[in-house]
Amino acid sequence: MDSPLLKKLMQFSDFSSDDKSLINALTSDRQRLYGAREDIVREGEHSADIHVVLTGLACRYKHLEDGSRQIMAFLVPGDPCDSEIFILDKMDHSIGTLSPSIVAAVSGARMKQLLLNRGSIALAFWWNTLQDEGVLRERIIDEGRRDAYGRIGFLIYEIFLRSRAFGVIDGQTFDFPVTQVDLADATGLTPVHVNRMLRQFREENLIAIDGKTWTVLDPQGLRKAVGYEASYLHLDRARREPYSEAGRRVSGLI
Amino acid sequence: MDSPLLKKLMQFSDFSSDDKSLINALTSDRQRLYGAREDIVREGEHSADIHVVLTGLACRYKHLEDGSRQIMAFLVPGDPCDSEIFILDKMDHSIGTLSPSIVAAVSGARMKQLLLNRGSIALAFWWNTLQDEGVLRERIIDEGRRDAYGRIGFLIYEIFLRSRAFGVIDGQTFDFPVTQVDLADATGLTPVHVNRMLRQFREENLIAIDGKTWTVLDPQGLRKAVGYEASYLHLDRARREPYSEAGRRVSGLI
DNA sequence: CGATTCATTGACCGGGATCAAGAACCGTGG
DNA sequence: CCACGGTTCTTGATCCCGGTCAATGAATCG
Repeated sequence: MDSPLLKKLMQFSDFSSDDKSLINALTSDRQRLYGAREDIVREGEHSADIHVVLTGLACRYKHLEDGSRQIMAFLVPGDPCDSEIFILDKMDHSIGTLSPSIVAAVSGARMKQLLLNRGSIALAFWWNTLQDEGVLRERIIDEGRRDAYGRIGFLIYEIFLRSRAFGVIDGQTFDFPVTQVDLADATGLTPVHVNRMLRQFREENLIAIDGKTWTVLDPQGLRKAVGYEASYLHLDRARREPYSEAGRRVSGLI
Repeated sequence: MDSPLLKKLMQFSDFSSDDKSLINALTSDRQRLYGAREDIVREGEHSADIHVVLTGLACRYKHLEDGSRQIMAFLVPGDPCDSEIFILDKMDHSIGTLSPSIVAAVSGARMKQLLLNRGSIALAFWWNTLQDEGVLRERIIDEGRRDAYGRIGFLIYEIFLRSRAFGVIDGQTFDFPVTQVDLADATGLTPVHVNRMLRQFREENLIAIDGKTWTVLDPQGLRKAVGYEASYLHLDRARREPYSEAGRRVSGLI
């Protein structure tokens, strides 16, 4: 049975069965169940381990001096959390769960040894990070250039696609265990305004929310409404494409 | 003579002299001089090469459907531009110069072959990307939680630090060949408001601008004014100190 | 020198923040 | 089962930061 980590990395490379076993072995022991809203790694800490989310939903976040919080990324099964330990003495942000999650710890030393000897796997980890970078860049565009309606809708649509990619639930319904405060922290808006935008999406019959269960009633409509550009996810580009979402592009000059 | 790329990667690893030669060789031929405001890679293109900035200043940017532009990152000497070619059919954003720059092209196939055989080098490239990610995360915080004054000041201070790290000019004066429109595109503000903020910084005697030459008159004051938190740069953390003339440290971030 | 880009400043407007107050929804213990 | 205290959600009223529109210099360039 392929681990979520292997599934993720297989987006990028064909692995030998040797490689596959090695990757699977990484997260096979030292698994731990975290509750909802528990920290996996905290800012300022240094851990000798890298953590990998196997089930559930987690996020990267940071508390600022003024008490506000910024969520910088959501982490889904297969995502390594804190590869930064290789280059940093201390984490410059925290990782916390949003829902109960199983997380594996991998010794940094072991990982490093593996990557030094297996260029193929090192390459896959690099490429995975490159993909993450794409998501971060899209978030920058999101915050820099979209209005509140677009930002919220964009976020919903992205989570919808990623959830579907993991087959979390079928069809248009998926689990998204966040509060409106979390959404505000992720989009740079206030909770009050998040609420207003959600109401609008509901009134437009684009989405429905029941507790932590969300439904995208009209995927195409939502996509249009927020001008979603899926190409950056490259779900249709990865060698083995788990799910496809046709991308459009625009090009231009400076 | 170490290439900018090698200098950058040496932040992360000790290399054998073999490795060093291999890295230096990557960017030693196929160098090309670009003028100011020229595209190195354009969104939608697929190139078989990876480009590495050797001198000058470049940026990642993207045009949106509505015609606006977002600058997502600045690229300084030693930065690989488009490693994404390994995982994407087409670039999802463009890379363009801001000042005249020398850029080297590296065959993707050659690079891949090298990384497969040299885990140590593959690891360094991965870590370099991890560092870039940290910078992107900081930008997300910037856009999500800071006001216009803080954003502009933050950007100036960051460029100031990085320029000093590269020893571009001495003391508090450095070259920053951007227009106010560029700054607006990088911060998600309008050019008009950028201008107002710059005026404010000038009136507070924190900075002076003469053409493309900027001076931070009061580094501590600027830092205080914008609540700069340098820790994410980890200038004091990087394993080694490649630019180790006293007091100077590292490298290309943003 | 026109012509084009870039910087600057003023007047006005609007999206989203802020403040405030209920309402609905918990998990907990009696 | 209900009573409760604490989150979370919801909605209205008001304010202000930064966007928009517009006009004028200033600098750069064929």
